[in-house]
Amino acid sequence: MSSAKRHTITAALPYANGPLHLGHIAGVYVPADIYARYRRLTGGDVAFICGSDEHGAAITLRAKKEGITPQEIVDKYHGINKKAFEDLGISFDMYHRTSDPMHHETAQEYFKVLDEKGVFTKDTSEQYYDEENDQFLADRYITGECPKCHHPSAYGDQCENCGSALSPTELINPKSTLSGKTPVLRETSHWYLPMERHEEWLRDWITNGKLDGKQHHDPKVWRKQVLGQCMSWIDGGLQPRAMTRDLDWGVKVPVDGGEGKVLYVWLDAPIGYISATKEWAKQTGKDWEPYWKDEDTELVHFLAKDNIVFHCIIFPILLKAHGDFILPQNIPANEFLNLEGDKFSTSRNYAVWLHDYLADFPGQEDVLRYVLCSIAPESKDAEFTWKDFQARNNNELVANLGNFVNRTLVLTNKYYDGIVPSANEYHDIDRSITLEMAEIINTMNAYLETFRLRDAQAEMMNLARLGNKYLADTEPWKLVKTDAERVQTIMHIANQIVANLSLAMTPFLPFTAEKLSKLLNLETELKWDELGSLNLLSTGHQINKAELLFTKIEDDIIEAQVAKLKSTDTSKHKPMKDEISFDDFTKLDIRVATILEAQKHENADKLLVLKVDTGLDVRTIVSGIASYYKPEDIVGKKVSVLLNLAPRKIRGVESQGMILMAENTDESELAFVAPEKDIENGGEVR
RNA sequence: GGCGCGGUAGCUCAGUUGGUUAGAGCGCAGGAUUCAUAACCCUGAGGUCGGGAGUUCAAAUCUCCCCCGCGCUACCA
Repeated sequence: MSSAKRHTITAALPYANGPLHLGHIAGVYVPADIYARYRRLTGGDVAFICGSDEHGAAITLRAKKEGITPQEIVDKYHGINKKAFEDLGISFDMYHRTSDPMHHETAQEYFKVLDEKGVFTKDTSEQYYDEENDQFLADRYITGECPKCHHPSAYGDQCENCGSALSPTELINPKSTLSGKTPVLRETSHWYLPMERHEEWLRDWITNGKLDGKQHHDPKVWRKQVLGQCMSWIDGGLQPRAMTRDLDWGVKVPVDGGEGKVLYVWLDAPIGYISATKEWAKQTGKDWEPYWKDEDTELVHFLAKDNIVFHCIIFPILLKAHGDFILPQNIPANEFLNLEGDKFSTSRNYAVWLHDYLADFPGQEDVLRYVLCSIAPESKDAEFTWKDFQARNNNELVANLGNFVNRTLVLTNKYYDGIVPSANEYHDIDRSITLEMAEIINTMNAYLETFRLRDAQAEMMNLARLGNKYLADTEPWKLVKTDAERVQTIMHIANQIVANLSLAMTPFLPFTAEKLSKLLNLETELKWDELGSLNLLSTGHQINKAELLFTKIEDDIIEAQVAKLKSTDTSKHKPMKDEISFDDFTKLDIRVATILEAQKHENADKLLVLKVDTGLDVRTIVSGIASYYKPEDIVGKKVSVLLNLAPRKIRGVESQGMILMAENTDESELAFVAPEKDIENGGEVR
């Protein structure tokens, strides 16, 4: 059992640029919630902290494209995600947000302290700057020709064609993806965190669990992938990392020379944990400081593997460099969850979204919690399938746990009108049940203490199995005819197991635990240390009529979900282009026209040179359709033409517009887009 | 390319410092049973532990090579 006086438990701040899918939930939020609930049940003083990460270039770029403010984007997703978490029973004490002024103050204050202590170095370098958008460009927002393979559209950090790692200044003919213009090099200076100065203590802290010569934590409990990745970084040589950025959306750099700069998101976001704690303390009249500064506090960060180094190396450096703060006891990072044989993909819309699940499966929040905990990717990537979801619900929750509770409650009502009978003489089997229950509970507790939540939940299920076996072995429905006294004892014990189950399931299945608690007519909340007791329900206690805790999920429901996943998957097709305004649309002048003449382009195999009657005029259009149509076959065809496209010379022939064509994704077919009835030339398409 | 993590029964996963017949849950087969949401309970079949080589009396576990999946690669957030 942890000796910590209080527990500060954080879950990675979701980026407020989109909704949450099951991968996020299984990897971070369900495990964190189980742990937080467990700590509260054991009497721990818990601050369970999370919030929206609302800064960063991706949000500003998206806002620019959609023509709305960054604040509007983050407001939208902060609202959606906050509600989805609540509905799933994720019991955050505070779900804050980094756009809150209080966070800005906290982060700035933190930065100032580090700056005054000389934690940072300042360095000047030349970076690409987009003059039209008036901003420096992150690597990803610069494209150009790859200096190695000469692929025309390599990114500033990498060429996706040949895989070479690049720096933006290596690109030939660099272009800003924001404006399309050529960016210019400008000098800019930034604050850097010289991580190499911290290598020695970090190594000791991570490999030996020692801090300032004292034992801080047990490194054996840390997950392999966490230790492995940290050591990979440290052994690779730590280097200075910029802690500021040239952006206008974020926490402003609060010191001289910081104009036009904001804090790097990975400085900004973890401090979000601290500001969220402050906000929570303010609202509840507590003092936030012990939760971050007292050595009796156990600090734990829940996150997924993509965040490991930031929480295990960079943030600890920042915490230690500040001087007042404690370091995390553990960072139980999870691997990733896959979906039906493929990766979750937000851009492809290949995902099961949490808010969709909650809408499609009302009242079945715990089913999702159970399944996601069962398959939580604690040590390796895991996979969610709808069929597995159905099987776990039907075979485990319904058939095992729900069934045991139901048969016990039904029998108790049938034999004793719902009054818990007395325990008479105990037989050997009764005593061994008590022992087995104690063993299951011990094992479960050991798992919970070491963040093996999947195994812990399995032990909870073993309690239900034990109950089923007990009933099968003792057969009270037979004995009731011959030995009423013995049946009283059996049913007394069966009810105690149900009561234990209702307590043991609380961290995992909070909604069901509450429902069961009502069925058992429990007025006071049970305490975790009462687990294993055969006196949770006293003799003579009145319980309620049985109600089903879980219901079967039929095949058609599952098939519908799988179909939905496939139909919304856009992987086969290109993703939708960025939204445009109606004004943008009306700029296009598309008309019905007739092809008058067609001939092969003299200097190009794939091109036809067409003369078309647009109603307004007869013009020449060059079209890349020669591999699909012979010139003689298309004369006289009605087509749609984009009239007001800027004229362009194509292999020496000026094309004055564009013929609209429809095409299969795999380019197997090409067809003219033409009016279904005979419309006169010059008729508008809109 | 470099580094890290993983590749164990049909499925999802456990396997402590190398040590007797490699485990669990689910699925499957057979049996038993009827209090229970045709659920529960018992029994059983199923694996040359990604492939190859090596160290050892002994390897899923250590070493080397190869294949596959995922992540990180430091100004993507």
